[in-house]
Amino acid sequence: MLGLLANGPLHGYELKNAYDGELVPDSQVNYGQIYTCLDRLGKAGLLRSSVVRQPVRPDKKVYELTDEGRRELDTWLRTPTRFDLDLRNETFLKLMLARQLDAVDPLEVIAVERRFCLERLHSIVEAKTDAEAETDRFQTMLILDLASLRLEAFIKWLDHCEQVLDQEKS
Amino acid sequence: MLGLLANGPLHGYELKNAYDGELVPDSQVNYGQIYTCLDRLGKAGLLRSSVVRQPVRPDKKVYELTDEGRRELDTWLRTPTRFDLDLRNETFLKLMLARQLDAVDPLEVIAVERRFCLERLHSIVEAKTDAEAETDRFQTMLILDLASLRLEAFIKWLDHCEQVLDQEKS
DNA sequence: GGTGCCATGTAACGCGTTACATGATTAT
DNA sequence: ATAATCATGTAACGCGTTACATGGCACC
Repeated sequence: MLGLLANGPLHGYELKNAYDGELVPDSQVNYGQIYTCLDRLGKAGLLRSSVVRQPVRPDKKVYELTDEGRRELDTWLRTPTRFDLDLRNETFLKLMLARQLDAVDPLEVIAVERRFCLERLHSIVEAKTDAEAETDRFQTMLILDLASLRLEAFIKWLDHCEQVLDQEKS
Repeated sequence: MLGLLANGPLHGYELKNAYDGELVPDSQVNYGQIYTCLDRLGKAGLLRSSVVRQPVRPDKKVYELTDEGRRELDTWLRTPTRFDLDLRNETFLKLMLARQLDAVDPLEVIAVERRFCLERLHSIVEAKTDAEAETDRFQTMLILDLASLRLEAFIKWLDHCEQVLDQEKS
């Protein structure tokens, strides 16, 4: 939100459209979330709003950054994104539980996950060729590139888990 | 929760300890979450509870899977984990906003993120050597392996973003 | 007398998701 | 007529996080 407001004041409706159209590919945020979020940011002192009367169209509420909001945005942009160890990774949990339960073979869990990942990878490659034609292709491509790199890494991890479990067995 | 109960009934306290000790490395779940979760699972019909009176120690409430709970667990274990496109990836948002804002150089954003990732990668390697001594080293190692693969993939993506942004500039 | 283990919970708060409510204008 | 666009919100629900509340026993 702060980032979208940095180039000038906007009202909720425009923010929603800017968010969906320019920033996040394929998104359709609910207005409710936009307005509650703007409310919170206002209470936090990061932006201020003013009502603009329009004779013909409905009145609108224009939001603009405060100095504090501008600072907050700036430090956010300059601060590295935190990286969480994925301690409760769902596949990991399945693997651990299958291992100690012997109702389901952990190697079967891995096989299913890998099959699914490969399918996803395939559909992402397709999505990439489709995306060539789109208007927001820049964003879409980067997101799809990220997704395929993540999938490849995950498949590598599954392979590794398979090895480890095999060793453990013998 | 269902997985932990599959080998036999447990009460909340034991579940918490099993979760923290055997399943998720380094976790310290709040009891509150355990009990509210058990409540929800009970309402969903996946488990049932019975109070066991203990003369000396405080009474305890033992939870066990229902048939439906057992089925649910089984299908969960056999179903591939969903994979989300990370449409609102924080670094991606920073990059897109920096690109259109010209207050912060997107290449600088990438540089900061990469530096941070490399540091994290380094600390994970350290954590791995430390983990050799631990009791739950099996779990910890796999989680750390996942983390380092994820980080490497992310760094690759950052490199790729850099290239794309460079091309766009010229 | 204090620390730690055994054992169960409630309450408050944040935030995301979904659905619902309202009402005017403009284009087909 | 009716669908789309402009414009703003509220309400309900789920779930995670943190903090708080209670009370007995065992061990040092």
